[in-house]
Amino acid sequence: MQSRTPASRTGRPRSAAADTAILAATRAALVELGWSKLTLGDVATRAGVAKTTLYRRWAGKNELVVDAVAELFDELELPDRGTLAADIEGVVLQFAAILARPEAKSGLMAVVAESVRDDALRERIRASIVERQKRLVLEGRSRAQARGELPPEASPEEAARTVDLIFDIVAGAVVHRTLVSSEPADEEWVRGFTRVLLLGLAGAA
Amino acid sequence: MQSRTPASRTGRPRSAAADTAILAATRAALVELGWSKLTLGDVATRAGVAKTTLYRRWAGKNELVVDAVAELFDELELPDRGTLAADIEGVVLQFAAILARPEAKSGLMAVVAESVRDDALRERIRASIVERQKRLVLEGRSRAQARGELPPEASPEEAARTVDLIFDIVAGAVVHRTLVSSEPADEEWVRGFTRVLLLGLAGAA
Amino acid sequence: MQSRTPASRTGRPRSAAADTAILAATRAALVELGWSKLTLGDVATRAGVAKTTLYRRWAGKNELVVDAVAELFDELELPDRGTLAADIEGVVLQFAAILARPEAKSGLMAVVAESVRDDALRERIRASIVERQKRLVLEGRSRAQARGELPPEASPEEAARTVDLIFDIVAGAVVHRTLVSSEPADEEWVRGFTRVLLLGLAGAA
Amino acid sequence: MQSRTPASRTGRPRSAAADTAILAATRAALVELGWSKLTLGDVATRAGVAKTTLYRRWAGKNELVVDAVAELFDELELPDRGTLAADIEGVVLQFAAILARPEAKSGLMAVVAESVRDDALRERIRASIVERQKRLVLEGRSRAQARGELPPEASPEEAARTVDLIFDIVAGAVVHRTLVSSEPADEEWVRGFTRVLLLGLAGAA
DNA sequence: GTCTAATCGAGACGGTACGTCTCGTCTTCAC
DNA sequence: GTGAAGACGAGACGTACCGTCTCGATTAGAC
Repeated sequence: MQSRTPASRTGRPRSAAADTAILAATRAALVELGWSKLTLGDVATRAGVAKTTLYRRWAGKNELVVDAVAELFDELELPDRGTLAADIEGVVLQFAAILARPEAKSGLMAVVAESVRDDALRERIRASIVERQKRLVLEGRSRAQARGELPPEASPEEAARTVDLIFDIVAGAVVHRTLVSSEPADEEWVRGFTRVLLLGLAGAA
Repeated sequence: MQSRTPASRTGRPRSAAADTAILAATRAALVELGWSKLTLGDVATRAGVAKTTLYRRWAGKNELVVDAVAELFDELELPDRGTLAADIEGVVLQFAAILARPEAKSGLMAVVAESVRDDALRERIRASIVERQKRLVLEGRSRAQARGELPPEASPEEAARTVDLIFDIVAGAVVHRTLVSSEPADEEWVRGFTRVLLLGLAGAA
Repeated sequence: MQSRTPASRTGRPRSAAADTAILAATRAALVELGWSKLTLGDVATRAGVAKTTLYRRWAGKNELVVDAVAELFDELELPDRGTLAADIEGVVLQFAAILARPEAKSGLMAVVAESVRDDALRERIRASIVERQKRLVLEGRSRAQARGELPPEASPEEAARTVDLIFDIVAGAVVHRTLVSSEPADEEWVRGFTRVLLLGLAGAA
Repeated sequence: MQSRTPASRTGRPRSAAADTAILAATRAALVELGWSKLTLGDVATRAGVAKTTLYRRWAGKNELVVDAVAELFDELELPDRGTLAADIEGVVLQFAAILARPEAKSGLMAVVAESVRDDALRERIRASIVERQKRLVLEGRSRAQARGELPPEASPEEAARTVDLIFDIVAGAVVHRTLVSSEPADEEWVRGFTRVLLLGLAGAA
């Protein structure tokens, strides 16, 4: 996760339980306090761990929260519902459900905001959250192509570009709906969104 | 903006120049330091103003930054380029250009993150940024309907719902592209995005 | 004491009460905890003052304790008891009484130890404790000379040298008796010490 | 020294070299860093030893430093120079020379200060430093009595009292001169001090 | 031309969290 | 069983900002 188990062979090994406890405590603190009032000292106390232990493993609040939040998204999956529209609706609803949880809401936008001025942090977010979930788009497209709902892509470059675009549209829309508009991304909204995504503004009307 | 000029009639009036200087100093500090390292003491110093003066006018960092960032979006406009696609491309490019500026990048996501746990702040953001710019969607749709590119909406409720949806999709996609994917929302990307928005995934391929 | 009231005319003035409370709290903490367990955070709490207030006025633990202890010695005086021997016994007993107080015991040797590697601290100790109390030696000698118990000194340099020597002998002996030998410098001991000081080893026997 | 070689017969024996290395490292650290910045972790590193090893042999910083410093004073001796005055001058100069070394300066006063609130430490200091060096006073007096410079003492109690008094005066004066007045206890000063000690204030003038 | 009251600058105030340091203990592996 | 290595819980360090407060010194409108 954060340590690459570098070289040390000797000495007391790091407690694996501490990592788990710290990440859980971080999520609990996000729920109770939100990002800006979350303090590492408090997280350490909640986890039953000394501050030093925490700092030995994470560089700071940002890195810790990225790891704590990233775990939330690993439960996403793409169940086969038979049509592209249904597949999209299903995964978007799952994504919306995760984003509706206060620990995700509180933490995610905050670390994205911090990442504006911190390249390493941005890369960490990208690697542990964004790229990790693009698998869903790839799989959905494969299925749709197998069903004949989407044509095969012209070239690998074009394919990659389209995956990125779709991810930006889907993730962006759900995040904006949830956090900025502050309205629930419920079934009705997801249906409307999916119609526009598949058919376009004109076709959806 | 922030003061409702409550009741006082007598006494020394507040300096109007101070407001301007403070907002400008806030943007400058956002550019140099980013959200998390921006301090109100530093903003006050930059603006040549005492901390007291600043706190007399804004409740805190969040409110100040919302006001400082909101001004950036007022320069958006919807030039008539003849077709819906061209109109959309034009305004999305403008939006992307603003979001590319460091003071917007740094500040916007941060206040959105803060707003998760602060209703008043969320309302302030909605009123002074989101709702204010929905005019662009409304105007674009009117023009498209006048040109016959879009059908008239079925009902006022449906119309409002669609405006919100489009705004979430457009703003969300540009923000995600810019801040999370950290890639430029340049002309090529905007063209691809507009095609999907108008024609849908299938139609765009 | 610690601030030379430099130049500032504007701004909120420093609370004079805080100084008093902090020095008193320092002595109380010395009594309860001793030097090595005394923490500035605790002193601040005892004084009902923020840590920042304390650090704004003193550079650290050493300087604070010097000031807190120095005040103890200001109550020393040289009552006229009629003979040089009686005068010496009187002032030595007073000095011993102060040194017997735990706040003096705990603090004094510790700051002297620190001063070994800190020129500014050594100078502060010298100015606010040592030189300040040499007045007692000077006055005692004047009286003894007026009474004819001591001859007038040969030269000013010789006079200064003798004052320093006497101070080293008197202060050193009392400190060593009290802190190192850890025996009380009571009347009997003071009588013996004074006899040696006045008559020498041979004469005293 | 610190271990009473309790009972263990089996297992790997403790390295004797480690003790020597640790005490030497302690003195080196005292010279470089002084008492307050000396850390046991650093001493262990300097000695090429693990912290565990150090804590197995000494209870803490205080005890370690006492042992490290005590060794310095074992080189004191009382050469027979023919007269009491010359003998005193000789040993006082030796004592001053040791006290002038930074490891003694830094460490001695600090442990004395700590001993104010730590009976075991005070006893350790007394046993390994103070009482050990009183032999010098005893021997000096014997010689002086043999030469007829000092009368035989009236009683054993009186004798012990006088030895303690002289030790407090001599050690106290040299320490005060060196550490508090921060002036060298050089030959000239020692001559003046010895004259007062032998003849008294009046006789010395 | 005062009077009056809210403003302004400056900066000290009580707090809180920071990230670092050292403490003395504990846990592992190697000898 | 000792030794080096190093993680551990604990807690103080000195700093930085927070948002409030107390100052004396402007300012402008009301009288």
